[in-house]
Amino acid sequence: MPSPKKTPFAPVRRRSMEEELYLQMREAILSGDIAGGERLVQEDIAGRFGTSRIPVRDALRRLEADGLVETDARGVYSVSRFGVEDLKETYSLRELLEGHVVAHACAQLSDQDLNELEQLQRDMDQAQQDGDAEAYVALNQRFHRALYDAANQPRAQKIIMSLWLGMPPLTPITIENRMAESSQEHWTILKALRAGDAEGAAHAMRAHIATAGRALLEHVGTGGVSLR
Amino acid sequence: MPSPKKTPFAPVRRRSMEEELYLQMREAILSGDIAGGERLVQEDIAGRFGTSRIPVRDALRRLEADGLVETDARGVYSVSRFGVEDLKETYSLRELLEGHVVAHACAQLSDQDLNELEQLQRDMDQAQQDGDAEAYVALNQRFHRALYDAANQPRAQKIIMSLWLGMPPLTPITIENRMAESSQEHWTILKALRAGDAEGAAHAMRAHIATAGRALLEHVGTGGVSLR
DNA sequence: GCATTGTATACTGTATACAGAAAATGACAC
DNA sequence: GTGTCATTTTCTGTATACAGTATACAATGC
Repeated sequence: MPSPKKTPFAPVRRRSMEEELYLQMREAILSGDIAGGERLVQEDIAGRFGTSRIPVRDALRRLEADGLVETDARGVYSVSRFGVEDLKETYSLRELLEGHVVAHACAQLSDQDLNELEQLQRDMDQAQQDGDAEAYVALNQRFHRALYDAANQPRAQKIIMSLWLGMPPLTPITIENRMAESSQEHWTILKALRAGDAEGAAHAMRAHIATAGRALLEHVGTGGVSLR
Repeated sequence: MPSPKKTPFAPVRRRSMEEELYLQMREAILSGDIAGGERLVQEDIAGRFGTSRIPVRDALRRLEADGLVETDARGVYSVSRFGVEDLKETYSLRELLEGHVVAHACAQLSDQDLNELEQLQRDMDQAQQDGDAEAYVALNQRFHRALYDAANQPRAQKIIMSLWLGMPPLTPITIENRMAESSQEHWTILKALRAGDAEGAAHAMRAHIATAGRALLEHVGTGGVSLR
């Protein structure tokens, strides 16, 4: 009998124009292709993408809810700036929330889940040895996300995701120098989870994120990257 | 010299149709006038308010971002349900975040600010003695908000506000029996802030919210109110 | 009876068109 | 040069109209 878990075709949501615009503009903002403070005129964008203003407006409003875009009193849209203070706040909130969620995940994780997380981590160890930073970053995301998925705290997870998304993608810049350290921290978290030590896992996660944040700040401080 | 912090007139944005609809629908959902699960058809609502579908759509999308409204795969909107689990998660996040923000506020608060907060609290004490629950609730909101305003943590504050708004307005139901207790908790927080004890203030705030949450849960558990 | 296919309906997404408000421009007086 | 006022431009918000897709239901074949 074939595995009942996987259907041959995954259900797919039609991707609307608005969705397409949202994703592309988000990417452009986060990557820095559009500079902070730059004005976003609906008609211009619509023309550039060959659509009408309506889906552009929808996308802009969603970006506004994400905090990536602002509007002035008149309603004119522009890209939000992101400075060192924003970076600090984002990381301190991530520390708080991701620690909290991991503690909740602890009780929910099955042995099966833990095995999968450990496998992910072993793959990361491999990527680290290969010096494959790109693969490492991707796996790292999957690791964190899988962990939070298990916690069954939808609001917290949504907030965490929005914190991730609100920040320029700086992680790849510093992760290169931190792969070994990062992996060690992950193993500390996993060990606590395996032992059923929720508070220990939360503590390890907070430390993990704090360390990553400090590395980033230092990098930014020394002019390694510019924010928005 | 008057306090330079407060401008005499707050900048005001023209209230668009969308804003109006957003506020009214939010109110209707939070108050329970529209039941959880109920379908929200754009054209119906537009007809009821005498507008076209566009501002209705805008308002629905914003409510969706707030988590008050959901859409299925087809795009049909309906009111999100809010159960005991949601209540628990909301309160545990409030505990976490509001504690965090208070700790940050501690360093920022001027003597002037503290005086104002204490005055607010004295007004609440008065409302309590008068048995004026309505005034108490209003002052209580101002107290918390003023405190968080001082922290200068815009992201955290936004998240806290969205947690407040995502919940049916249950506070007034339980506050009546808790005014004295609540005031005492507030004074504990204020005392810690006055002493510059950030961690103590955070701890007191967490305890304050945890207590309020427990009271609510108990009330809900005994069938005192229905959620959505 | 049941399964399958056609057809109407009920929604939303998007395009186009218009209205209105703020900002930019330019003419003019001093 | 500087300030004031009228005019144009620029930009968004909203209305209307159309297109497309998923559901419900009736019609058809077996």
